[in-house]
Amino acid sequence: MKLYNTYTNKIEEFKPLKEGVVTIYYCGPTVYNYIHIGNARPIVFFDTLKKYLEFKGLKVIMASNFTDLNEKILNQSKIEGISEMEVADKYIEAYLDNVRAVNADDSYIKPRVTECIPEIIEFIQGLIDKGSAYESNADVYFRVSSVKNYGALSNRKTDELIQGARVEVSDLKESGLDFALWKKFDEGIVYDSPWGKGRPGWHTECCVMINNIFKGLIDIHGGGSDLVFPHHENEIAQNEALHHNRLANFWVHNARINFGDEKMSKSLGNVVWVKDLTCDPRAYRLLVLSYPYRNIISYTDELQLQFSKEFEKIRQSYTKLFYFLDVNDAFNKDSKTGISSSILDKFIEANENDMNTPNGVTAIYEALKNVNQILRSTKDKESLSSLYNVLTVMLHVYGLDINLERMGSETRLEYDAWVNARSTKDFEKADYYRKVLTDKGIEL
RNA sequence: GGAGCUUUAGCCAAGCGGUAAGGCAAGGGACUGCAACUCCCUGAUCCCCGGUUCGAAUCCGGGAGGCUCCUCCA
Repeated sequence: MKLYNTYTNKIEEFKPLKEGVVTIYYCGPTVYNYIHIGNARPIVFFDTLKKYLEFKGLKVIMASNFTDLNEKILNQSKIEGISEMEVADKYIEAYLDNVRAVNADDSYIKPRVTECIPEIIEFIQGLIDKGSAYESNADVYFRVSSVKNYGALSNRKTDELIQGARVEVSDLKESGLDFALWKKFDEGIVYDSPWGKGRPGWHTECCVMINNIFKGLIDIHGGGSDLVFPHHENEIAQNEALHHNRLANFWVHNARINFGDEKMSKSLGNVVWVKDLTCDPRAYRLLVLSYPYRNIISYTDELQLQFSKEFEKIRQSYTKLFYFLDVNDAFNKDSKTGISSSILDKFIEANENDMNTPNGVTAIYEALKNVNQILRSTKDKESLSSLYNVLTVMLHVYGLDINLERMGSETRLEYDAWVNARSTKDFEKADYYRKVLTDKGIEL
């Protein structure tokens, strides 16, 4: 399949480093608050990517970290009057609730910063030993001039960065470009190190975690596009210095979600929290996947409403199809027709093309349209069954699973009674049974 | 100042050199015991100007909008 690689700025043919296995890491949250719908975009995207790769028969090993040590967490602990660890635990739990809410697989590997301090210290010491880092007044900084390709990921030149007035100037650093690996700290949770008590810098943790978990170059490193610089650039610099590789073969970044035309931010008061979404979270997921992952989405309530309606249509048609097959005992896993396989081909083609999920969604619509047409005309069971099969697969890959259970014998009798009542035009009775059935969640 | 992205019907959006997917909204029809759903029909020459080509929304050059990043930020 093809994927856009931020490192080369090109769409490239993606091949796993090891045949049959794909390793993915994407930057997770700093757990000091709830997440908003923009924060959830990478969750949805990388979950979808994972499910698609699995659909292709690949084994996917995915990891995403929790930054559970950070000044924001310390601040939040003061606001809430609880410890830093309690803050972190609370928002990790909330985050995972949201992961499950958007129907993403939560079984990925979840390293926490506080669980890899010894390895981080070791990593930093390794950089010092190689001359790529230096201690300065109990802080440790990375010496950017020690690596050649700094700026390769984000297309920046070091001399331009130095000229830019926005690089922080500090007496502690040899160069404005240098960034902190370890910071002297004496409040809240602190750790002993060869350089005194302190905390690790943000950019080191991901490197260390990746090395811990995957032991070397991984296939895909992901995250939001605003992490490209400096975070991911700095990760690469550190890893190049110590391990002589760029950490990941493919760097994949998703674009942000704006609220209308504005950046979603607390100060503007336009944040939409995942936990407060009033729509079916799968409708949010449908919205996200209806856009190319590298395009900014301008979210509005109206837009979400549109996709809520759309998801409801998907749900209804799929449900109707399911019960039709159920009643007629026409499920057949082997069903295959020209139309269903051609739709599946389109779906695959879309995803092969740099995860073009908008076109994948279109394939789902096409399948549903066929279902509706057949249901109101020939009711051909073979076609319906085959469409059901491909729909189920496509919906699963996009995390839009609609889980239904087959009717039990009692329900089946009620269903027959409803059909009978309708045919004898006993509408009172028909309405009664319809209500019985809809109360059980069965859409007719 | 630097880097990247983007401009397609009322709105959202695909398209990656061969003659404009899909969705929403709107209008017209059909189906229907009721309700919901569903089905059919109706719409754009692609920001502007040049160029390359038998042929361009698609490639190149120029111009004009919009956005993002360069600072903690998914």
